[in-house]
This record gives sequence, structure tokens and C-alpha cells, in this order.
Amino acid sequence: MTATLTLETMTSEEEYGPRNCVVCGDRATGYHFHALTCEGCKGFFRRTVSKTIGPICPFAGRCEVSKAQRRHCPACRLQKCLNVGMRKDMILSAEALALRRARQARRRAQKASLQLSQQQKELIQTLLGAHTRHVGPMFDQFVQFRPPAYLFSHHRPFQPLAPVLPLLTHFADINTFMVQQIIKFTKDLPLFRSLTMEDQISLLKGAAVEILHISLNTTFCLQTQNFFCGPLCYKMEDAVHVGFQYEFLELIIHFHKTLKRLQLQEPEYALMAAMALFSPGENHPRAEELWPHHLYPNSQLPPLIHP
Amino acid sequence: MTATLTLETMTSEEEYGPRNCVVCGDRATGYHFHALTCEGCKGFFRRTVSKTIGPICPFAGRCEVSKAQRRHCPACRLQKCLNVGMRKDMILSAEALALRRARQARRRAQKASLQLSQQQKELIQTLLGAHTRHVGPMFDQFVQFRPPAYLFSHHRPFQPLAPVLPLLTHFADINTFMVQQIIKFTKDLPLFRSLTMEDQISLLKGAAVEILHISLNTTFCLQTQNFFCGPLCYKMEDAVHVGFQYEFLELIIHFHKTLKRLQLQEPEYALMAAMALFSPGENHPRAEELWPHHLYPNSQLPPLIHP
DNA sequence: CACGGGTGAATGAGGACA
DNA sequence: TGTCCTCATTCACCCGTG
Repeated sequence: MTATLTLETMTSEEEYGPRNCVVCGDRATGYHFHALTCEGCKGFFRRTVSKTIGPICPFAGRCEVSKAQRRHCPACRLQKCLNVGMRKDMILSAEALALRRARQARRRAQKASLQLSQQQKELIQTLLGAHTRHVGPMFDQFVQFRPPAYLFSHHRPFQPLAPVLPLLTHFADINTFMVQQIIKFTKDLPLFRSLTMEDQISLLKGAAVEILHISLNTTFCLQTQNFFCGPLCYKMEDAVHVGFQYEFLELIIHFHKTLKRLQLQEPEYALMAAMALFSPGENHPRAEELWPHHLYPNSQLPPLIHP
Repeated sequence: MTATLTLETMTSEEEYGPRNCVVCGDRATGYHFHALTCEGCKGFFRRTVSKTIGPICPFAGRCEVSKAQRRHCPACRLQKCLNVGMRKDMILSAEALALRRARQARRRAQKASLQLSQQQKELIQTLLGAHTRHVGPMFDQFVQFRPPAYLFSHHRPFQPLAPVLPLLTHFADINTFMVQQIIKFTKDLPLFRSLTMEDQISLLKGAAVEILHISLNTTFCLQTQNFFCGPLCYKMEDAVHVGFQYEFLELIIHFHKTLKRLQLQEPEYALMAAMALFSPGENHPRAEELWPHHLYPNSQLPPLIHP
């Protein structure tokens, strides 16, 4: 009587009866553990069946189990679940669950690693290539720029009496050299070369120092807090010696320590350099527009050094 | 009548009526013992219903029960609670409560066991103290053991022609020194000193080299893969020079790289040293028994270097 | 689509304390 | 006495797999 042939558009819902939960009478959402039940009883059975239920029913198992009352007596609810034939063995065992989770984790890791599009991979290869050509090897060249002798030894008495000029000259030289190499790095990126000369200059002005420190981080030694560039060893004292402000240097060292702890690989350093290049800053508020959003649409362009 | 179709923006609050307590009319906070009540009536019912009420209502149960008057006549208030259908059986019984409290206690105990107990903290302090006294500072002393001059420079041409003997002597000296310091470290641990001399010697024989490398790791520089000990810089070449097998050294360097990447702090190095000390090995199969299980009952005593 | 597991906001017990 | 808190339980939705 209940299922009357009212219309021809019987879409399988509502027409096969109201599909009520056989435990509590609430609207059922399908078969769960071998019984037609609602979401509540499904979850309840999964949670409850494996752990000993504490308080036994005070009414000797005579409780009504309805949508309204089902919460009041877990014991009777569970009993009814079992009575209507819900099957404990359809709950995944601990081992099965561990297996499933392990599989999912592996799947996710794979997916995450495969998530780079071909275009993105190519960009990374481009960045990495340019980085490896111009930035990576530049530190070994510092030795060619008239370094004071004491830079060759990593352990040396602090030399306040050493003349400042040679070290200063050396610092100026390697600074110029690094900036040149960073320019070569950027010029090796088609994305960058396709910009107008004006934009190129503006971006470089805004980011050169930041890229310099990002790449210098590859030579930083957490152990000794020195920078090892080929045979040379730079200490913070050296920078103090040529007149850098101590507060400024502390910030720099803190940056290097923090970044170094991330244990990045060269592709990541190359990507950071690129992000710094295209980050908007005081020097180039338009940088955001130049960022290749079609490759990294959601990038946050985080400020790296400037706090 | 109350629920009029005023607007479509009825946010489910405020529109279903003000949700007043059915006992006293105060603002209700939800269903309590099967009736929509305020916090006051909830607590009142729980406290009152099980104990016989002393003073009977002087007005033969005709008292008004309102927010203002409710505390004047407990008898009428309780009567009204029962009248509106608050259920005594929904108050947790004594057994149920005991069960609940027991469960909570077990839960808390578990959580507490995840935290470090006072005893464990003290052990860590002991370990750390001994470590800081004897192991931490020992590397700066290496310079006192006749080091060949070239150890002072971190960058040097490989010196196959240098005489082996001075370096070998130096290595022997610092090796002896390190083992002495490690012995001092262990002797500074009450747990260790309380063992028989025979056991002490046996444990040290089995673990000294391992502890040596664990602590040496604090001087290892991931950047350059050198060991920086005070003013001295040791390279793998130096070990090759005095005749260590290259394959053996590769394993050692691999160990140091892997361990260094974990970026441990000194307390963790101290704990690792202690675990190595009490780890069972070929030299001391009984080591397991000597482990202070009452402090670290579930420790796995993982093999550290030996693969 | 059906049916496993997982999640997180809401719910309603007791409890501490002013 | 009552306010506010903790915490276990619930269940409407969600995601992934066969």
C-alpha cells in the first residue's frame, strides 16, 4: 500500500519506501555494515562495537531505540545494531587500516610530487641550469680577488690592527663579482630576458642583494657560522672590520642560520632566488605583475629578508 | 504564530524563540536531563533530585518558580523540574560515574606518561651536566696534542708527502684523550657508577667508540664535511693519510652526515650517548639488563652505528 | 553510485570555584 | 548557587576506492 504507482518518474528515491534506518527509524543513507541504517547508527556501530561498553542498560535492555531516544542508552542501541544484523567483521581491522593509511600516504606523496606540470618542471630546469652555471660556482672564484692572507685560515686571532683597505677592496670586488654573476643568472632566464630593459633593471635593483644572500647561504656553515668560499673563510668579524653595523650583521646571520636549517637543495635555492627576483618591494611595486602566474598561480611571494 | 515568515535570513538562532528555561524562564543553554533548561536548574536538579529535600514548601506547592524566585523554594522548584519532565535516570549513576572517572584517570596517566616525569627530567639533567662537563668542551683541547701545522688551515693542498708519524701521534693522542673524557662522562653518572667495575668496563669497551663518534658529530660541518675542533680542522684525507680504510671512512662520514641532518641539541646528543652506553652489543650481551628500565621502560635501544 | 573511513562543530554530561 | 570550563560522544558531510 505504501508504494503506490503514482507517477512514471520514480527515480528510485522516495518510491522504494522512505528507506528508514532499521535501528532507529531515522532516514537511512544506505547499507552500512550489512544493514540499512542512518549515518548516526553507522558511526555509532563503528565506534562502539570494538570497545567494551561501560554502563549497562538500567532497564534491562528494554529501551526504545528511536531517532529521539537513541542517544540515551548506548547499550540498547548497540544491542539492536547487533540484532538487526550489523556485522562487526565488516569494520576494517587495525592492520587493514594501517595498510590502507600507508597506501594513502604513499599515494598522496606520489601525487604531491607528480603535481608539477611539465611547464613547471621545465621552469625549474631552466632556473636550475642558470643557477648552476652562474651562481653555484661563483664562490670558488673569490680567491682571485686579492684576498688578505688571513682569510685563508678559518681560525685566527681577531685582527683589529690589520689594515682595513685590502679587506674592503676584496669585499668590494667580490660584491661586484657576485652581482655580475646574479645578473648573468637572470639574463639566462628567458622569462626575465623577455621583459623590457627598464623592468629588468628595476627588478634587479630590488632583488640583487636578496638573491646574493640567498645564494651565499649555500656557503654558510651552521657549525662555525662562517662562510666557506673555496679556500677562503669569511667570519662576521671581517664584516665588522670593514665597518658593517653589528645590528645589521646580526640580522643577516640570523637569516642565514634560519635558512640553513631548512636544509634546502640547489633547485630550491634557485626557486627562492627567482621568487625574490619577482617579489614586489619598495624598489619595484610592479614586480607582482611580472611574476609568471601561469606557472605559479598561487605563490605568495613572501618577503625573504626584509622583515 | 511565533515563527512568522518575516525574512529569509533567519539564522536559526533567535528565530526559534528565545530558548527559555522551561522551569524558571531564565535563558536556557540547551537540553539538560531531557528538558530545555538554564545552567542553574540543570545544576539544581543534579544536586537535589537524589537527596531527600528537607524543608517542605510552606505554601503547599503553589510557589512561583521564576528566575527571581527560584531559590526561595527548593521543593517547588524540584517539583516543577519533575513536572516538565526532567529525568532522574539521566543523571549518571554512582557506578557509571566511577567507571567514567576510572577511564579519565587512565587517560590522564597515559597522557602524563607521554610527558617527561620528574625522574626523567632529572636523569636528563644528570646526563646533560656530565656531558657538558666532560664531552662538550673536550674538542677545544685537541690543539694541545701536538697537531701538525696544516691542521690549522681548513683549505690546504692534499699532502701525501707529509710525514705520517706526527699526524698519527696526534690522532692517537686525541683518541686517548677522548676516551678518557668519555670515561669521565660515564663516571659522572650515578647510574653507571653504581654498577660493578666489571660491568662498567664491559659497557665502556662496547660503547666508547660509538659514543666518541656521536659526540664528534657536534663538531662535524655539513657544509664542508670537516670536523672543526677549536682552531683545528680535520678532513677525511687526514684519516686516509694515517691509514684508515676508505670504505670504513665512507661509512663514518655517512653516519655523521645522517646524524647531523637531524639537527640535534646537546641534551639529545647526551641521551644518544647514554643509549649507546647501555645498548647490548657483541661486547656486552647483558647490557640490556643494565638499562634503567624504570626510567625509560619502552626504549627500543636502537643500534646507532652498527647497521 | 555504494560504502568503507575520517572530520569537526555541536551537544550535553560532570566539575571547579567565586 | 550558578557561571564557565573540560571532555567524551554524536552525526552530517566529506573523500577515496571498487
